[in-house]
Amino acid sequence: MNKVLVIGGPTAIGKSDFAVECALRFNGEIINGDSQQVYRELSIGNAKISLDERRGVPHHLLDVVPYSENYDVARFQRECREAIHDISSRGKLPIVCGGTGHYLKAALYDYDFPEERLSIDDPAELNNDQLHAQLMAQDPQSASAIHPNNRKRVLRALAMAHSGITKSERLATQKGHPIVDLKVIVLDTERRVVADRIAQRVEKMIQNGLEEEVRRYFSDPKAQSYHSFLGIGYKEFKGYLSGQATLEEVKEALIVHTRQYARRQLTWFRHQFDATWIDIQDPQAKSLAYTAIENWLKENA
RNA sequence: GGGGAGGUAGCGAAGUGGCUAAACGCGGUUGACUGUAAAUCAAUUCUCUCCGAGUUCGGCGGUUCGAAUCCGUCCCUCCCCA
Repeated sequence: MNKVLVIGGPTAIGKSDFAVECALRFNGEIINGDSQQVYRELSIGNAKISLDERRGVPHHLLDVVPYSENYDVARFQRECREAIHDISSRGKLPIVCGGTGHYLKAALYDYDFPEERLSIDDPAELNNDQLHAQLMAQDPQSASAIHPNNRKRVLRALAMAHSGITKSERLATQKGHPIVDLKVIVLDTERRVVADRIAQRVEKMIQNGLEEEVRRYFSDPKAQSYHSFLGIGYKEFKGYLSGQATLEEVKEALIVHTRQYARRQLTWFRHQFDATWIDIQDPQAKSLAYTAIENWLKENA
């Protein structure tokens, strides 16, 4: 099995820099594991690592599609696995760096999506409970695992049921195991410190010209339907662009949303991965991480 | 100095005698997560170890079987006129 190192953790914790250091130290290449950083034109709001900061380390899956194109997990799964193959075959260590838990899990575990993209029209005449009742009739197992109010999920499970293989049938064929020799390092620290870092980063984004970046690509209301506009850093400008909010309000929203996102990321890493947690405030943080990685690299080497 | 408005949980804001530990929103916390995932959704949020109990609605005092809601008084904030 290919060895794959994952650097995870909440936004603004310093994943990108640390991944570069790991790449330099362990002869690796980096694969972006962040759902929004795949969009080419959008850099400031997504806190993309600069060319200088990459220090010559190759970065994959960064800037792979134009912001007008909608990327998704299944595609990430495919491309990430290809990149892992490619890097490993050249004798280097693939390092996936990013905070999108769902993307990481889909690529690194035995997730198996349907061949074709399934979709279903949202029947506006049905309310959440009625829709959920439909799913209960077709795939009771999935229905009981999805809250009726989570209409998106209910619809998706219904689409799968209509395709012939229900969601629960599909999940039953998967073991939920990693398909690579995985090592997950999660960077974290006290909540307050993370919050401070986030506030500082938002400040910096504004200084670096976030507003211009947003105006340039999303002034046209049509562009606001792109998935890339869903990212924190962009969607908050909606009211501002239409003159209904001040820049100060946008900034506040940016900070709050990012903080909330960081919390959800932590929940994901806590429960979905078996990881080695490193407190970045620990003076020995780096050496602890390096030791953990070295030991893992020696296993089955 | 005169006139007016108001002080409710971390914040905003309902409530104007019992059904109120107090709607709702925000924020916080916890969690779910298999093709929008930086998305979507759920639970929880005065204190105490569950039932249950104990303290809350600017302070103090009073009326009442019962008060965030009525009365008195004091403190504070805002607006208008001087």
